[in-house]
Amino acid sequence: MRLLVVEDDADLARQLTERLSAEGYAVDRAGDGEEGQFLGETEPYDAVVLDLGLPKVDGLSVLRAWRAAGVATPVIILTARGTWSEKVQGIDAGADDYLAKPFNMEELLARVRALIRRTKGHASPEIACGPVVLDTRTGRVTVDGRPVDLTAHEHRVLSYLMHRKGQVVSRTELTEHIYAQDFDRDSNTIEVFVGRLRRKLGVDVIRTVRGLGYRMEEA
Amino acid sequence: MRLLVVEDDADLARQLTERLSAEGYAVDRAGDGEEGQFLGETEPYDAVVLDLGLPKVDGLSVLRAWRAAGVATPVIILTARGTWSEKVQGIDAGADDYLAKPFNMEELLARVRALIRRTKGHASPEIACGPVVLDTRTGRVTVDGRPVDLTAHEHRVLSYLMHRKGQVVSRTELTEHIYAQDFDRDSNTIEVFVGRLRRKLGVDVIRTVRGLGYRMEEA
DNA sequence: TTGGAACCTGAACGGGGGCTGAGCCGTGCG
DNA sequence: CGCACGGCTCAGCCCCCGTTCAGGTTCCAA
Repeated sequence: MRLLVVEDDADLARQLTERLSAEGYAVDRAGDGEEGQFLGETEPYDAVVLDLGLPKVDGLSVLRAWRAAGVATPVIILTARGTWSEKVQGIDAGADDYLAKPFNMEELLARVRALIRRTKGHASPEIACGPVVLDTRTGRVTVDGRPVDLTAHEHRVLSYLMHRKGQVVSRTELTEHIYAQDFDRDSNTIEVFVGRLRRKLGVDVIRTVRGLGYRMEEA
Repeated sequence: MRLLVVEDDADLARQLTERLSAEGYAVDRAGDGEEGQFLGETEPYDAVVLDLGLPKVDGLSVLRAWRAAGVATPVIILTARGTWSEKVQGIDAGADDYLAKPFNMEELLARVRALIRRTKGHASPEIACGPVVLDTRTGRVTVDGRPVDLTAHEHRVLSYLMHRKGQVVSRTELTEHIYAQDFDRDSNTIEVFVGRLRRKLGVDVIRTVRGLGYRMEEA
């Protein structure tokens, strides 16, 4: 999953990026509203963490601009403590969740997970494809209840496929959601990861749709 | 389904063509308004993605020319950010949808899908012909709920037939909508695909109308 | 009934998309 | 410093898929 963090406070931004990366997300960062708005309109993020107090263009304007432009990416806004009016405005402007600063990092992580899950259309925190089960809270993957060890990138690939199970996911789409901003287009890394996943999982749940991409089997 | 992309920015044009092809469309590209207008009037596209800022002839003129010439192909226009007047003029000129640049690729894909569905007269994202069901979002085909594996070209043929269910579709029409610009006319590939489809589907829903073409049964 | 046109189908083939094993490189850790 | 490991690249192989062709079957007109 690929995230955008729009935060001007360098310290907080670093903390967020590090922690979210450690959780296995591909994270892009924007330091002001202008950059944030541009990235949010251009790149296909799975969720955005948006601070409301920003240089150049403030967060609310960014959010409104996105929604006006039809960008439906789920957004969590960060507001200074106690500024209730901001929260309300944020929700009105199309935010999906909000968090008051200073916030608890674990809570943010939980909310991000839940948000991505909801917007991909999964009610439960566990996603299952046949015997393969992904627990979105712990990030743990099991096959028939038996845990499977995956590397960071293997996990990202599988996780994205499972969140979109039943649909064909093209190689380019996978690449875009798995790597942060700079990535190489001409390479077969995706195929390599899929190959390793298939071997590690030991079950035939990742179907290749020749010429189009990959699809996780529904049942 | 066959699409036309009219876009002068080489980078963006390549991105669009690649992605749309990966989604299973046959894509033609025009680099300026003149070429675009010609192709749009000549070839039978199922949808057009039209940039408004173009060399030689600008997008709005192209669109007006098409509509004046009776070309009813659905058109999505791409406008530079914030130029509201262009959007309004675009709609007035006969555009069916518009998107502000920079745009989100996933959103464009969704709009293209929806547009094609609407113009072929289907309200729901699922099209059914008896036991055969096509989900236009996932591209999945089922017979009596049982999924059927199709190759890319088989899928295109079936998809086009189903979008025009109940109507007779000639071999040449099929060929034109399934292949991009350069294709061979003298060949029996269509017959082969129809044959394979009939076998894979296992149901008699594709009727041949001797001398005219094929028809998907309504009920 | 017969001939021919339209259509179907099985087999074969050639190219290219996809898979994989091996090896390289950078990084983190003992 | 060296080792292990994860990420990435590359080359070669395999096999799927699109296409063609030949021969068979069905339909229609005369």
